[in-house]
Amino acid sequence: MTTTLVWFRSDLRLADNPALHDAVRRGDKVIPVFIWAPEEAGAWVPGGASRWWLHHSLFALDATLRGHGSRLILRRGPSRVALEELITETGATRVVWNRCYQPLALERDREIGTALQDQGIEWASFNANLLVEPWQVRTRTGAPYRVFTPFWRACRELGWEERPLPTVGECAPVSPNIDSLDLGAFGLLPKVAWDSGLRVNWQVGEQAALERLQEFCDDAFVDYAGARDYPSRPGTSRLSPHLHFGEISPRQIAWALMHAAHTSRVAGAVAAAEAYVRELGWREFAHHVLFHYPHTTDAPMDPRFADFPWRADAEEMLCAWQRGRTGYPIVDAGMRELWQTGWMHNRVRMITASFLTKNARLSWHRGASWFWDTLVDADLANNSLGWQWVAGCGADAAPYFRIFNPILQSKKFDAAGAYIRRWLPELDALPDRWIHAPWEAPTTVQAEAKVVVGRDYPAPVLDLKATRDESLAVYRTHLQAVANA
DNA sequence: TGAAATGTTGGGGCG
DNA sequence: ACGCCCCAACATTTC
Repeated sequence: MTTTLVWFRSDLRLADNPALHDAVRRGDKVIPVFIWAPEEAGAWVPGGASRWWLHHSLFALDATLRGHGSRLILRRGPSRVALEELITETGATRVVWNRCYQPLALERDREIGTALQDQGIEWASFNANLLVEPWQVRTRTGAPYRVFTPFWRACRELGWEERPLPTVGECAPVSPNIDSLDLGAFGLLPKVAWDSGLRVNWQVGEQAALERLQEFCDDAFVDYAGARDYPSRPGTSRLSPHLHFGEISPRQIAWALMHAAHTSRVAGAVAAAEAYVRELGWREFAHHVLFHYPHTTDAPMDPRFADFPWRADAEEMLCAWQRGRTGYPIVDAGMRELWQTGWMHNRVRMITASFLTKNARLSWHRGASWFWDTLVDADLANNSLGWQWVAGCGADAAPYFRIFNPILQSKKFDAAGAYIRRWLPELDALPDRWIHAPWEAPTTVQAEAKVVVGRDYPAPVLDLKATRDESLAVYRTHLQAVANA
C-alpha cells in the first residue's frame, strides 16, 4: 500500500479537497501534514490577524481529521526539508498538494517537485482554490487579461460545471510514532491579548465556513446586490477569511449559491447569485493578475507610476489613519472595525483606501501593508489588486480622478449613522444630521452630545477639497510628464 | 465600484 | 397674458 503525504497549505478542509480526495480514493495510507514556513513568504509574512486565524484553523482541521480517524502532523519549515524528513520517517512514496499561486510559493513548489522527482518520489498537485487557474484563459493575442470584464467573460465561457467533491470518509490512522509539533510551538497567537474582538466575531474552521455559507444561501444572498453596499447591514457573506485559508472552496460557494438560486421562489434570485459569483470573479482576476505579473505585490502594475510622488513625510497622517483618528467618522469607523475584528466592509475598504491614497496621497503600499497585518482575510492577490485599483496604478484600475468623498459616501451608504455609531461610540449622541461631519455641528450641539471636536473626537486631519484638488493636479502633472518623457 | 463643475429645462413668482 | 428671472432638478462634461 502506498503511503502518501497530503501536504495542506491553503486548503484547510476535508470537503472538495482534490489532493486529499485523490489519496483517499486510491486507498493510500494518508498522512496529513501542515508545515509552518513563514520565511518562505518573503516580505509578505502572514500578519498578526492571519496568524491568529491560521492557529484556530489548524486546530479545527486537526480535530476534524481526528473525527475521521486520522490527525494532522505539524512541522516547521523549510518545507522541502520537512517533507523529506517525513518521507524518511514514514516511508511515504508519494506527496500530493493543492496548488498555491503566490509567486514565491509557486517557485518553492516547483523546486520541491523537482527534488522529489530526483529522489524517485511521486508527486501530484491539484486545483482546489480557483474556479479557473491563471493559465487557463488568455486573450485572443495570447496575452494575460488586464481588464476584468473580458477576463470574466472568458472564464464563464470556459465553465466550471464540475460538482464539488464530497468530504472524505474514514482515513487510516497515522502511526503514533510520527512526531508532530504542538500547535503552540508555531507561536501564531499574540503575546499580548489583542484578539478578543477576533474571538467574539469569528468562528474559525471548515464547519463554521459551511454554516456561514448555508446561512447566506438560506436568506441573505437574494438581497446581496441591494444590501452589500450598506456597511451596517449584514448584507455580505463574510466568507473571505474562510476562502483565503481554504476552509471552503470557491467551487463549493458558487455551486451552493446557484443551486439555492435555482430552487428559490424569490424573483431575481439567479441574478443575485450571479452578482455574488461575480465577486468571486474578482478574486479569480486578482489571482490571474498576480500570477502573470508577480512584481505587483510591491511595484505598480502600470509602469507610469514607478516614480509617482507619493507623500513620504506624512507619518502622523498614516498613524491617524491606522488608529481611526482622522476626524472623518466613516473612515475612522472602518479602521476601527478593522482593528477590532480583523475585517472591514468592502464599501468602507474603498472609502478608507481612497482617503489614504488620494487625499493623504500616501503610497498604496503603505495601506496594503497595514491591511496585510490586520485583516483576517489578508490575501496577497486580492490585497495587491485592490490597493492598486484604488490608487489608479493597477490592472483595470479606477481612473486617477475617481476620488471618494467620505462625507458623501457616509451620507449615501450609512445615512442613519448606524455603522459609525457601532464603531465610534463616542459619537453616539450626535444627531444624524451631524454624524457624518461632527466638526460642522454647532458647539451647543457638540456640548449637548458630549462630543466636543478636538477634545472627545479628532478634528479632521486634512481638508477634503484642498487635498482633492492637490491630488488631481499631482496625478495629472505626473502622468503628463511621463507621457512626454 | 465618484464627485464637482457646468449646462439645460421647466415651473412658478412677479412686474 | 406675457416676458423675465430664479432656481430646483436633472443631464452632461470634466477631472
